[in-house]
Amino acid sequence: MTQTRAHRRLERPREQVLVAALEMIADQGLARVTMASLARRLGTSGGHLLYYFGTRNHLLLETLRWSEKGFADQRRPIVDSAEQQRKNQQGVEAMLAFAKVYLPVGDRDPRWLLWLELWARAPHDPELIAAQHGLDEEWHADLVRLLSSALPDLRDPQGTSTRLRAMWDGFAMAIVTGGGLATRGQALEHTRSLLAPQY
Amino acid sequence: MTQTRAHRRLERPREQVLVAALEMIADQGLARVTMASLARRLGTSGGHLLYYFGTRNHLLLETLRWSEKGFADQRRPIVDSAEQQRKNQQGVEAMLAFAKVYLPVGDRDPRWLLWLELWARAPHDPELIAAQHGLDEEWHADLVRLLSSALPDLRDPQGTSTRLRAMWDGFAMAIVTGGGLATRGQALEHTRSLLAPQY
DNA sequence: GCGCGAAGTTGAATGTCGTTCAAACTTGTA
DNA sequence: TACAAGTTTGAACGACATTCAACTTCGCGC
Repeated sequence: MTQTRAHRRLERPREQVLVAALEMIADQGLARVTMASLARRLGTSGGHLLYYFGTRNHLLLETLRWSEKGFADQRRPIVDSAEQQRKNQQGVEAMLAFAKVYLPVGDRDPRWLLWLELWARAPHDPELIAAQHGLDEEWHADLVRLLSSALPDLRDPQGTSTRLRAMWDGFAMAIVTGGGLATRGQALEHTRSLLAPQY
Repeated sequence: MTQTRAHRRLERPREQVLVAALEMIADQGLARVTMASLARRLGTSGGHLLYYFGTRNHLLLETLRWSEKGFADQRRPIVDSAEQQRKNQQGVEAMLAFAKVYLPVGDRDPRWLLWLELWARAPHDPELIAAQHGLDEEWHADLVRLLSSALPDLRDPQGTSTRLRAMWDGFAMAIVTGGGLATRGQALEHTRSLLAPQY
């Protein structure tokens, strides 16, 4: 099969490209990841990358998707373990563990730099909007499951998930744009506050 | 004075450029606002715009600043009126009025399209980071004043302001990237929920 | 082995940008 | 009226993403 042959030789190199892209984004910023520079780093040509990915935007979107796949694997055990416990004494702690996966590791977090780029380009672009929805939806589904089991007294898990993710997105942006506007630690503390408000 | 003469002839045309930029952003998107197309619309040349604004990024940043100035005028009466009332029965309503100024009017809101662009470009760029901080700080200061007077029982106005703005940023992004991921009305309802949580 | 079609790969060409800059043009003023 | 300072233009430049025609490699049936 042509498909088989193509894919046999493709899978690994494809990952190599995505890994290299993430690394370059992390230490040089998105703007400096050009077709030419990325190709040079991989010992190939810019035209070749476009042969596989079609456009630079597709390549970056693939990179984000691949990155997100890894984070899906990280959050799943948190959700699963919360669902298996009957009495959940550590509900808020499970939430914080989930938040730690969601939030950027620091400024320069390549995954979040890609998110900011996606947000900026998505308006007026149906394909990017759809991609954004898809990725968001996965987080939402898992977060609702976690909220339902970790904090079963919560009135509206759906709405709380939406509020939490909106706030996390805001903090993630602040963390990743840098300048100390917000830190990961502060974002986690604010998560605690939002979940256990006392006026 | 050279300065005087230059500015006498500059003030109005400068505003015309910013208005035209906002209009073009609203109906064509940021990417299609090029030096050449913006200049053509204004009956001038691309080189001329750069003579005044230095770079495209500066022009866009000026546009955002000028846009924000208008919104500062809109939120001030809300804060002032809340501070003048002793007993604040309508505390939450004042907050929603403030949120209505903060949030985008719809997708295509040019101010928020500029914010998304700023977020995407700010990492690795000290000047943009500083600009972002400055604008954020103004919203924060007014919001803390409003929270202190509109909801005086609130334990931590500073922290609540930070959480609210983070959430609003997240919703604003979702509204402006479009596709119905979030609406202005939903964002306002979530604001109500965050301020008056009941588990 | 051999040949042949399909897939992979390259780098030069193309078009669109933002930006630079030397030249031409205005304006205020002495 | 002349001159210096400020303004305006558009051609030229460099950096891009993207296209594409040519070339190479690969897999497979004979």
